[in-house]
Amino acid sequence: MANIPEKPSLDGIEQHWTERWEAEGTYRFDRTRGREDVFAIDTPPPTVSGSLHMGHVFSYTHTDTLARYQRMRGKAVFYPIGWDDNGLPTERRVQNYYGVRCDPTVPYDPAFTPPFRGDPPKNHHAIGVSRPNFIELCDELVAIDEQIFGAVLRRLGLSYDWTYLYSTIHDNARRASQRAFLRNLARGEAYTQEAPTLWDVDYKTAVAQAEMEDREVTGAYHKLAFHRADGAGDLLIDTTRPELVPACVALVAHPDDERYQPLFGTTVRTPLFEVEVPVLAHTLAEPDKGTGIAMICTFGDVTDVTWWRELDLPSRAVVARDGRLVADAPWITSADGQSRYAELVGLSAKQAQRRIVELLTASGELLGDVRPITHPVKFYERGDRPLEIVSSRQWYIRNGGRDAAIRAAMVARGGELTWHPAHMQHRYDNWVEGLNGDWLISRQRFFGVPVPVWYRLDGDGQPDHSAPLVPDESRLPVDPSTDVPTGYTEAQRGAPGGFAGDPDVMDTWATSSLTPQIAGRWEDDPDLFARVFPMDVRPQAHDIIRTWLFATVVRSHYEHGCAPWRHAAISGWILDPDRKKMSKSKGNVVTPMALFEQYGTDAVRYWAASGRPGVDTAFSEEQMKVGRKLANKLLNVSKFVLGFPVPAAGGGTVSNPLDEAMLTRLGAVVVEATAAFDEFDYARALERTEEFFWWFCDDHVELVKGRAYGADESAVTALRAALSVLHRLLAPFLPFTTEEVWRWWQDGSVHVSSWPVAPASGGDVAALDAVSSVLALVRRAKTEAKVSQRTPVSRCTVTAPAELLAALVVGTSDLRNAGSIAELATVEGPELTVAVELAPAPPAPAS
RNA sequence: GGGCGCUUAGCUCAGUUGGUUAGAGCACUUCCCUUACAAGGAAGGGGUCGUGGGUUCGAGUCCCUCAGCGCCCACCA
Repeated sequence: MANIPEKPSLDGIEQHWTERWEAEGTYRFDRTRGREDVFAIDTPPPTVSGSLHMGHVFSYTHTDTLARYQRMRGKAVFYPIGWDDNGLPTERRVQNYYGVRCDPTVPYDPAFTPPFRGDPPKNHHAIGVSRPNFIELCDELVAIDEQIFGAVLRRLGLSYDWTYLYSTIHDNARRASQRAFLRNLARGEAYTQEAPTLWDVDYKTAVAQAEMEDREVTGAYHKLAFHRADGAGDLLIDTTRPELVPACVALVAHPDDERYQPLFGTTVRTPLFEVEVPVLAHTLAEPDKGTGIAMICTFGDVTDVTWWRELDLPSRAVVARDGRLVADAPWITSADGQSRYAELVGLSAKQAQRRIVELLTASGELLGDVRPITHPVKFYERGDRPLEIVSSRQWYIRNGGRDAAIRAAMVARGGELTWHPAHMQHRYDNWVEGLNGDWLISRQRFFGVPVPVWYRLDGDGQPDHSAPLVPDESRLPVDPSTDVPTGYTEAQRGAPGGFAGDPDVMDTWATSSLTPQIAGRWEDDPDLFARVFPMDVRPQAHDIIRTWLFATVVRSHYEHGCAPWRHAAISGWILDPDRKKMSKSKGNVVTPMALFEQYGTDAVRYWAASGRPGVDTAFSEEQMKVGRKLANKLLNVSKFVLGFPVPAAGGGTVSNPLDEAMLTRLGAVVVEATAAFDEFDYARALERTEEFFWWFCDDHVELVKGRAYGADESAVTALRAALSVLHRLLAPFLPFTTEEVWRWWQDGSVHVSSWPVAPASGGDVAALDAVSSVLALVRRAKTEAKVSQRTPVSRCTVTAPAELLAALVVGTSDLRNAGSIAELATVEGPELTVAVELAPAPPAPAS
């Protein structure tokens, strides 16, 4: 049986067991099992254009411990992994890697080879390639990146079933994404609309509310004079965006503001451009901000959009999609106004501001000094310049941002989930209740899932957006830029009376919001889907509750009428040892692979699993060293216990009260660890197990060693029973080490063994405690005497209350063995003390 | 402005319905080559549990106040 190495080692166990698990199909999902026997996990697909960092290691380990626990509980664990290789991050990486950019006007070149593969020189000017060529490069590069990612995830010991690997850009994901969209469209949940949209002028794409973030930037207040139409003087307004004066459509003050009440309904002329605009009242205007009266422009910020909509104002957009001022502002009618505007045409917003300030200064309409301030401004989270608001046609999915009933339904769906930790639900509620618009899903980009519709063109070649042409689901996925709607021919593309494909792709969240459907092969494999959906858990980080989690709830709500999972397990972030979020720019990022090699995977997993659910956790190599110690200890104690002859075929009997008590104590640990895992609290399960494990090694094994050497049946049987339980309790955390030691004496993988049940209770826990206390005092006496623990004790006198002395009786011989005590005497007394007479030590060396 | 979380030893953190003298690991100090393990072991010092109140026989734990730190959301003229 036992095949125990002379000198057990952790070296190389990762590769060895990874290969064995792969060969043996240890983590293969058993798809014959019914939904009630399945534990399904909606794993976050990593963005392959980035790199795997310690944050992935951290949260992926958490999920893996849960998966391993559930597998040992007898569940068929559906634990697929996918790649999020779709969208803007991939485009950007391809541009940088190959030195190309996508130019849809360039024709496809089947023989194209990129100028570089990795690291183009800094002065290289990106060459334009066709959209199909660009997408081929995307496919090529993600395949390379995915190889590297796969190697890291396997090395981390994640128990995925790789046969269910998915990718958000491949056909099945595109099909699912387009199908879900078309069903949203058919039910009226998706719609297209021309509307003011948050816009990134560098990426030249619309951006969703969820992808927007505030940044503190410098700006300045400018006090401008608007001229009353009745000639009775000027109205002063403060603005940080004077370049938008040509886009001004009204002034607005609070209806209760007595300073401006007489002016409501009158008009003023704008500075420089002499456009007549009304003075209006709206409750969003704040009397104590600036001069209490604001200029409404189309569009300076989201409040402008509200005013524009609610006050039914005209649209006078001056900022174009490239962030520059448009060529024509026909609403400016005065000759002076026109000539001034002509100076601004083509300038960026920043340049225009500089010029307009000069013009205002010259005209005397800029009053007082420009007052610099810093203020929060909205940016696309990946962008470098402030977002503009431009009017454009986009696709939306209703998410409650414009409808209280839908919003309430989404909040209720969130409430159906069990959140771990519970307080993370507040973030969800907070976000959903604060939505101020529907979910914008279209993007003016290339590498993504196309919006799967076409538009009829009228006799003038103008598209009819009110009734899109949609493909039959059996045709999916489609690319409207190359596929033709049913009933049309390619020759009719772009021709009057013909059709035009929707030019946009869907945002990456519009596809990744369907990970349960994609991973579960919704509609492509209905049998599988029925066994895994709704899933048991979505593990993810807290920063994407508002995006990924919420979007997934929205899609599931509409398509399936239920929440997509039962639990949301939210992990924290990794902070560097200074408690700041780890970031590349600070140069404090360590690569996972280097740590696996230095400490061993199980040690790194131990650090990760020590981080409690949802709690931001410091990166700590010290913790990894502790994990390494734990793994080493497990090897050694296993070798020690298994080194004793097996007491009896079919198992011996545990009869000693101390042995029974140890198992009783272990039973309590099993109960606690099990309860903790059922609550998704892997960290507590580990902590309790570990605490017992060290006690077991340091105290119990030391105590019963003597009997074990003497082949005492009870001692060895109990040690082996405890070892079996410990191997399994630790298996979710230290999958490699536990597998290594388990296979020394058991058939098959520990990872498909059954989760331990509490050993039968019994024994004499009081005796075990009493013996432990006395042994600790004997050890202390030896330490204080500065002698080896092995030093013989000629006589040991234990003074203690009668009760304690009575408890000690069953452990007397173990105690004498463990303490090397020749003679043990007991005396009744008020409290526990131990007097030790050491056998004469050999003379110490002179130094 | 609204919300959430945190504050316990030098550091990182446990402390579940209130209940002996508040725990662990790391770090620090001392000792020990001892035949499972020196990549080890035995032991030690170190805390008025953020502030101020309250409830209670009893509060790290429950209630209120305040402060500091972190995060989410809103505001952005």
